[in-house]
Amino acid sequence: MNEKIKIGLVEDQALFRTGIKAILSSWPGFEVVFESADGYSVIEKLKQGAPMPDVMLVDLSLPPNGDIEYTGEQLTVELTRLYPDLRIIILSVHDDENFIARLIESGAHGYLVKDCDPQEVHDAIVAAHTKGSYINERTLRAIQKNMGKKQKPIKTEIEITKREIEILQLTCQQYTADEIADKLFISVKTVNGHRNNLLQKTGSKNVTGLVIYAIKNQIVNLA
Amino acid sequence: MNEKIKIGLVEDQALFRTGIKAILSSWPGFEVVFESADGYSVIEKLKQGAPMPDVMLVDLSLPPNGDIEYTGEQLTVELTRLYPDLRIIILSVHDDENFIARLIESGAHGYLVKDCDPQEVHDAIVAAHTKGSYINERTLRAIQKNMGKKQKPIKTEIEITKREIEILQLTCQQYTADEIADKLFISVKTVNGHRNNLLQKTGSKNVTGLVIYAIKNQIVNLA
DNA sequence: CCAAAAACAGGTATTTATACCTATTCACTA
DNA sequence: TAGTGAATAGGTATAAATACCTGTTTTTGG
Repeated sequence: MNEKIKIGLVEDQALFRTGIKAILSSWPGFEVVFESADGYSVIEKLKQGAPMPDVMLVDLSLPPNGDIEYTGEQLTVELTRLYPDLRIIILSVHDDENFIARLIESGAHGYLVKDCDPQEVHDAIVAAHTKGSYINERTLRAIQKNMGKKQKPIKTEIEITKREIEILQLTCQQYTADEIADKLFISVKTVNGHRNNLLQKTGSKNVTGLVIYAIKNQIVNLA
Repeated sequence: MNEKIKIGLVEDQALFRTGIKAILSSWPGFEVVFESADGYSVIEKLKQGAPMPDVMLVDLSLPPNGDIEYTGEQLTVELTRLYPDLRIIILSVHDDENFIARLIESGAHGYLVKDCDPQEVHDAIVAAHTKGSYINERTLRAIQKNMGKKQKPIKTEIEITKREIEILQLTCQQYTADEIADKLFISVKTVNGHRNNLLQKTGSKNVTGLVIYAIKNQIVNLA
């Protein structure tokens, strides 16, 4: 009577993916029916009739497929929109509260750090499948703190806009404000405006801080 | 007649460690006899009579144990010194040639990037155990380039000095050249001199490039 | 539709960073 | 011991970034 829980894996590192798969397969009641190495191809494969999992484990640090950048966050948003029944559990190396809260807000049904116990993965998958979500203490705290922030009119949260992310990414590619202005067909003044906002929002002193922030928050890829 | 190859795992992420272990255990002829989550405890455990593996898989991004920082590189140096018969295979997310060459020079018998095929891990362990080392094409290229550099009197190689690393680390902490000069009790001119050398050596255009370089080459910690 | 936020653009001024030089001292080593 | 590289320090420029302002247009959400 107990059907197996169908699991999907989205993880770029083949070794880690195989490892997780081996762990999952060693448990009864679990079945890996879907695998992908990048975010973009996930949607493609599912549209083309790939088996639909019950629970999708998504690695956050996804590499771009060709020119198309597709982060774990974008994938989460897209998946929840297209397949509301699909449960999504995020796997990430990041333990930042704002980061966790952001992903949950994007629609994820659970958030696990990559150095967690394998048993927790088991529990998370079962909980996500049967109860709809798996919120551990860490995640709960992150959500609560962030909820609190949203309720207050005080602007303590950092929310970075799309354009700011663009400028940040180009900045990390060693482009000067002038070059970025040329690339985006906007004025240098505007670029500097965005940069100043970024310095404020991230609490950085200079570009150095911006680069560190961008890497920590996976706004840029180190690859 | 075929004894199992005894394998040691040094990897901080429990999930990844379990995954690797599951993969290794699924192959006949392999046996995981040693596990550790950080570099410092490896030496401790071995000294206290933990089973000595034939091949040790070492993750490069090891976390500090308490106050003691122990990188994969340091561990490699120490292990080869204490146990010359032990074969060491590095597991890393970094694909930088200088980085690879540095580790091989430190005594590693093989270097694998974390997104490699599981089969390659298999081959690497076997090769390291039977032939003493596993040098794939990527590693070979890295070594050759670096050897070539060392032989030529031409200054194409990047070798960063201690002082430059200091300046680089402080730069990554958002200190300006002035502040660094104060901290190190040297002239701003000197700091700028070091920075200019760093820009040249790393092929960077500005501090942004330096920060990225520092993170990629683990000269600074993101934690 | 209205209000807020985001993106845009400008000015002025100062601080930092970078480019390109030279030159000295010190430690190591071939 | 002669030579090398590292670390030190200086000068002179220019380029770039940062700090503060002001404002308009466009987009977005309630």
